[in-house]
Amino acid sequence: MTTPLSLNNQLCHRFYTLSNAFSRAYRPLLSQLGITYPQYVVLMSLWERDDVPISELVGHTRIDGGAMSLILKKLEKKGFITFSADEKDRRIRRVLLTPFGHQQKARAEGIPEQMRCKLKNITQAEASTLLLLMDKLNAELEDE
Amino acid sequence: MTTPLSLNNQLCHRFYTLSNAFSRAYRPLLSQLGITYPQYVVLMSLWERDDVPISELVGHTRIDGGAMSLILKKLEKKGFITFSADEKDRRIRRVLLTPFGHQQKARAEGIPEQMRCKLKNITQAEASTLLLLMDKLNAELEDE
DNA sequence: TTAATTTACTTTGCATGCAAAGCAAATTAA
DNA sequence: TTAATTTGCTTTGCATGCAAAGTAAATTAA
Repeated sequence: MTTPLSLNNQLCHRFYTLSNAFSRAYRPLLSQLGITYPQYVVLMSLWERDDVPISELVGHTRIDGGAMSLILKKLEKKGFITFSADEKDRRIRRVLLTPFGHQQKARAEGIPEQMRCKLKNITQAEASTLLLLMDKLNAELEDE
Repeated sequence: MTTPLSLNNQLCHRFYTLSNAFSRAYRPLLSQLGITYPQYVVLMSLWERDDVPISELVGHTRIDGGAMSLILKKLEKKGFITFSADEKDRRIRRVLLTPFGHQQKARAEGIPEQMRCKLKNITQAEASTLLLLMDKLNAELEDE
């Protein structure tokens, strides 16, 4: 049996490593769109459904609220999004895709496939297993 | 079938989310030692084997070299480590644990168990499956 | 209604992750 | 040997992740 403190036996270090590896792997694909991975996550959420309060984006993407403010500011500056004030509750800012922001979805549509190409040897079954187990892990870590 | 761009079907977003979740989960445990998660990773590596060149730490922990410089500087300031110059190659700085740094290993030894408590419902088999699949993913993303 | 509290965000400060530039020592090439 | 290149690390600049403080608007309490 190995030491409990051994790096090689810990899940957390795998997640640390793989999260960074994915971010690196996406970088060349996303640079064509001029965005970073977290910005891509926000856009994916908006391409599914836009004209949403910032709080909904935070919930769906799991990106921290403070970070979200800065990310949205950059996406606005790059022309992907605009804001509108909620008429009923003026504390709420709604996020909208611009026409340009909508157009970029078409350019991004090839990205998932390109990423799958980088993971040729991962079977669909393995990916499903991973999704399932990670959702379970997530649920465990959430409610604390 | 769901859109390829859907956030809910992508592995990458799970890793992003879980890596952050683990980091958050460790924070209260590590605050007693006065360190962050990446600093903990470096210390775990050193507790396994110290008096190593910085390059070896970078390789073992997978922490970026630039970040490593800053992390080591902080661990030095906190009294965990010191440096020594390699006598044969003066470009190399070797990292050593201080007596204090060694002592802290005992305090850290309970951390893995505390973390497992936060993951009660994950079986040993599931953890093993995850480790295996993540190593496979890592190998895929590495050689690019 | 007025004060206290809550809610939705933004701002700030600190710690990375990472690309890129810089530096000094070691190694190669000419 | 001297110049060019490589290697091991540090520094810098930009983009988060996150805790904490700050702000304005909405809701509750008194």
